[in-house]
Amino acid sequence: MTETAPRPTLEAVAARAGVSRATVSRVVNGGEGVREPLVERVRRAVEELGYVPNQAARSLVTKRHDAVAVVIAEPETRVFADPFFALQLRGISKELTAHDSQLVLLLTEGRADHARVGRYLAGGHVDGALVFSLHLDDPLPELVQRAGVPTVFGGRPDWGEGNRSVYVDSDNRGGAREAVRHLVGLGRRRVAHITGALDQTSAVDRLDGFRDVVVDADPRLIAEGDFTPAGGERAMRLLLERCPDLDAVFAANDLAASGALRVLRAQGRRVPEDVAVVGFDDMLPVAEQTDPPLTTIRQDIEEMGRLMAGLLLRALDRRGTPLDDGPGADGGSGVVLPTTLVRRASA
Amino acid sequence: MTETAPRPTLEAVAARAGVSRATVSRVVNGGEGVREPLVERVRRAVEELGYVPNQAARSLVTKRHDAVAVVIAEPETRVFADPFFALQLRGISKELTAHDSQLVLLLTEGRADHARVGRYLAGGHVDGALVFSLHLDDPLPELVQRAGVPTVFGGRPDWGEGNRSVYVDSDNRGGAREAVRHLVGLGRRRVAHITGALDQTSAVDRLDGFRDVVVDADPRLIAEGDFTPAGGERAMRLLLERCPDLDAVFAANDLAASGALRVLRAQGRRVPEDVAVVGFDDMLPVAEQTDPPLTTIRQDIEEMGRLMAGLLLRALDRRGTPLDDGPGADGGSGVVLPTTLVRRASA
DNA sequence: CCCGCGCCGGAAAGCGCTCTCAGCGCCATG
DNA sequence: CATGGCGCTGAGAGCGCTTTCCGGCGCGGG
Repeated sequence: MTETAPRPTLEAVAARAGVSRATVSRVVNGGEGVREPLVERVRRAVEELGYVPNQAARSLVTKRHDAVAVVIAEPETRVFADPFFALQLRGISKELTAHDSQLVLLLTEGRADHARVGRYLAGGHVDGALVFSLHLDDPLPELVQRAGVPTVFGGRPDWGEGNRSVYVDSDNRGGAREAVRHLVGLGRRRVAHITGALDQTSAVDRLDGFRDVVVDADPRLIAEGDFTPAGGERAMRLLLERCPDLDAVFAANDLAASGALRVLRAQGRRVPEDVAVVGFDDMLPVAEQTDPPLTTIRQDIEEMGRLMAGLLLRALDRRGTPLDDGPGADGGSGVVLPTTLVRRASA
Repeated sequence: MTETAPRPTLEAVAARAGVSRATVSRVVNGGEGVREPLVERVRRAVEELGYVPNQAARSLVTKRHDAVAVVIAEPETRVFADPFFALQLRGISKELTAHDSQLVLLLTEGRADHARVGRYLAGGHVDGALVFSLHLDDPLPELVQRAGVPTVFGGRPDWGEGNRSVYVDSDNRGGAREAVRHLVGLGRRRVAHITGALDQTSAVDRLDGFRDVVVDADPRLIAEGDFTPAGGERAMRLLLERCPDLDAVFAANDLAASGALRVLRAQGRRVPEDVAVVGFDDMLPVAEQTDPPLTTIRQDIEEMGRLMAGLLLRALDRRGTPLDDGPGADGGSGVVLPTTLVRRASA
């Protein structure tokens, strides 16, 4: 608002406290090895002057930034028509805050932006990066790899096991299995599956989970969706047409399930009496709002975010030890979070 | 991942190009006053070495950071059980990116965090701040004010007209008027209103808009909600009890409307035949998913974000001119974005 | 042919901070 | 009483960059 008043410097504090800059610096950074009376005097000077250290100057010499980049690719932001985004970010933020780190958000808009992100990461503005890259052909992983910035991925990257990378993911496959088992446990015999966008590992994993339970699934019982309500509708219509006798549907996410629900209702099928439906994600505003409320697989999104940040920070703390040492043997490692079945009315 | 290789410095580039550091600096920052052959040589050296300027060192001398803080208070993140958040951020990000600025996200978790945010802003890490502070008693505005950081608010701050502050807001009052007029135009005579959380100006403004149209509204036709589905349900029940003859409801947002819809259906009222319902926000995953799909007031969230960022950046560019000069005379100014009615099935 | 003006490029002074290193005073010891 | 050692403080050297201030060079006019 008003003119930015010149901030007091270390020098000023030192002068006021009648000590050297070095001493002030020591006090400000933990006060080791400075005697009490001096500490007190410095503290007071800091207080009185309203001194706040200049981060730029500090970074210049320490080479730490206490900042972490969160990179989210454009396609994701569309998926973030759900609270996924906010929750994840919140978890990350909490963890970073606890470690006095800042969150720098990098949203990318298509290919052109990748160069920008690469430059930014390579520019050494941040200590590490959290990357959400759920698409198979995404150049982002490659990019951060080259930038040489310690990175943790959100969601299992698609590259082979050989590649060393750290990631946090939900137990998509296990969750899917649980969903389908629940359906089967209900006595359903013709369980269909609406997949997610199959260029994302989460969708592939959920499909795999489905297949784990419905071994030799009738291929006509599997329809490709894209995680959207519209895609869910399309898939459901196709499914109904191909297999009018289906008695259950496992949709790759709640959004798709909501679309399926609408088609089912429109075609006069009762849920769950005629067709039982299970979703995935437990995104509240959707799952609770559908009619009937959706039985679904919950994943703890916020915890995922927190974990990602935690993993990165820990790696950063013990720099030198490469990040990719960890539970997962020698080549990258992943942390997979459990999912739980939430029973509502739809199955 | 691997050890962070030491980045090349200006010095290194200069050596390689056979010029002085100053010349390299000039070329890197726009290349004014350096002759073509030299420019070319420097460019090549930069390329070959993969030089990226060190932002910390640069900030230290320029006092610019090319970064803007986005401050979002915890209560908001709850509201962000909708895509509001993501969209807003996306708009902001786009604008900032176009101006080569970074987005630093500050999520606050309750009071304790305010000090942290204050310190951060005062610390001169960013050039300006975008603050979302929708609550009447929020200390955030006060805080950024004191930090002396140029700021643009998202949503009209609650303080009086006398206060100078820049903000961007939706035309909540106008939108509300339009919603209610639509209902009245449909021939509805007993229009009720479910308010939002009245400690937010948006809720107050929407209520005011309602009153603008329904002058001398029966106070029993107004029930306080809190922008949540649960609150909407409660309010709807209360309303039905007090005024069984109501024939329309304007809910302060879509979430509340969805709750109201459920209660209406449960009590056997047909929508829109018996009771017409209009929401606010047009948050797609909710508004399109309800049964029947919700007629609502749309606001362009992304544009709001873009505008906020644009306003701030422009102010930053012409530093010296205080931010609070602008269309709104001498004491702060606000930009209010129009809203539009989206007709679906509920009214 | 020489001088002056203008433009180009280099030298150098920091920006605010951290951190090493040396020095000083004090206590414990011989 | 002298000496070694240790703990605390201060001086100073940069971190990598921008930017001001000049010196030097090339050109046109006298």
